[in-house]
Amino acid sequence: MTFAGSRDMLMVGDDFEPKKFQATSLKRHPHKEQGTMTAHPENREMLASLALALVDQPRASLQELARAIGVSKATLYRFCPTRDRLIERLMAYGVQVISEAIAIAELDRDSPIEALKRLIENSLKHRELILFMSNYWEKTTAPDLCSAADWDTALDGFFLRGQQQGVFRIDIAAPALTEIWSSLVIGLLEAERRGRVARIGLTALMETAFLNGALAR
Amino acid sequence: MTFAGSRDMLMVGDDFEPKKFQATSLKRHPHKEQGTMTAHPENREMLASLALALVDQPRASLQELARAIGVSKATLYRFCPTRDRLIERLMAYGVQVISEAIAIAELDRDSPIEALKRLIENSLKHRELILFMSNYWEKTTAPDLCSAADWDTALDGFFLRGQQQGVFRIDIAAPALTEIWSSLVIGLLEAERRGRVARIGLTALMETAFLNGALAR
DNA sequence: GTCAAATAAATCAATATTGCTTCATTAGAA
DNA sequence: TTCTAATGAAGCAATATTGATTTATTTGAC
Repeated sequence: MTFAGSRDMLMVGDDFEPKKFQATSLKRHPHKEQGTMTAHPENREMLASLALALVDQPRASLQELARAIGVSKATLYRFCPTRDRLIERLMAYGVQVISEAIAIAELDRDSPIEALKRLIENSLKHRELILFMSNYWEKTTAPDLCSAADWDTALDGFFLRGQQQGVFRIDIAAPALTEIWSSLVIGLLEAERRGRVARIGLTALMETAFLNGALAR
Repeated sequence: MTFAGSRDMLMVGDDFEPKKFQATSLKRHPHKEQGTMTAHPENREMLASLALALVDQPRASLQELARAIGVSKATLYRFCPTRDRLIERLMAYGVQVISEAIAIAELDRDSPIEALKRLIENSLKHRELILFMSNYWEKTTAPDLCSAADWDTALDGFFLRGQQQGVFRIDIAAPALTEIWSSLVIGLLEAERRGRVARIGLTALMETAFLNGALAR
């Protein structure tokens, strides 16, 4: 079930774990945000924590957000002066990361099944961003990003090819397969976050659930 | 894909459709909210619209919320004076409605497959509330509701019985089946909301996706 | 230890939101 | 029509949030 209450297993920067982020050389010039395309490694965990915090508490004030990731309000401010900017930044970063994950998966190479496995593996490395994007996508005015993120197209095409090869069933339209797929990825990631499913078997679980379904054979 | 942008198909009270809600006999006493257990029919669509609006724009001010459902700030205030109260009310209403839906499904009766079909049918009647609850459950302090809403338990038990009868596969734990199931329901409801899948075949789609998976047979 | 960079804490004006009220207008039933 | 309940619009004080700054403290490299 999706609504359930235990606490975050995946949480990176919660109240109990006030990690110290080393916002890389932001210096004294708050508005000189470095290009999102080259997020410094030290900032990545901050971005990841922020993504999770924003998913958990969409209505949190910046003060609360800062607390949630174990950082002072001022540091968060220097990292990103306004909430809008922060969300833009996270979104841009997420788009970049996920697009890359899809690209690396080489969905065209060998069997669709193998390609799908690679896609899972690559996706699971960015749980926080996936959850963030699944929650904030529609609420974001991302003019330039929208075009960049035609994952729907990419995945629809992938599933269509799989259907043409006789691998995927054809009584479900390719876009619907895409939706089923992403529902499972996102839903099970959230389930993992709530401790309802183990992190260990997650890849296999997604695979089986998506490919074979729940019926005994 | 879950992140995608077209507009709400299922939207009840959007900007373009400023339905006039007849908040039933709230009279001049804003704080005399009638018991949530007996939500008047006229209020139900307001609750449904509010649920959707809150899902779409969690950070909307009450003013914006009112606009979103085509109602004045004052009317929303009379319907529910504070945001917390509103969310409590929606949550209580949702818990009641969903619990009822599960009860009506009679998960114990005849074959698990048939029971599952009934569960889908009953659930789809409350799309808005399901989406609302899936978004707000963890963020809500619902002391009394938590106990009332042991759907996890109910569904876990259902799937376990199905496994014992040899219907559901046993290499996936029952709670994981519950999570897969709810992931599909919620994810595909959102996909429908975004216009990615048609409303018509939704029941069959969920059923096939969950039971049989994506592989061709 | 010293020094510089990064951060936390506190402050503050500007702005937004909230909770609540008043009043004019509208919609609906008698 | 007439009367009344319900609504919409506007306004208002209390409060919260934001965006920005200043100062003190901590951290880490050297």
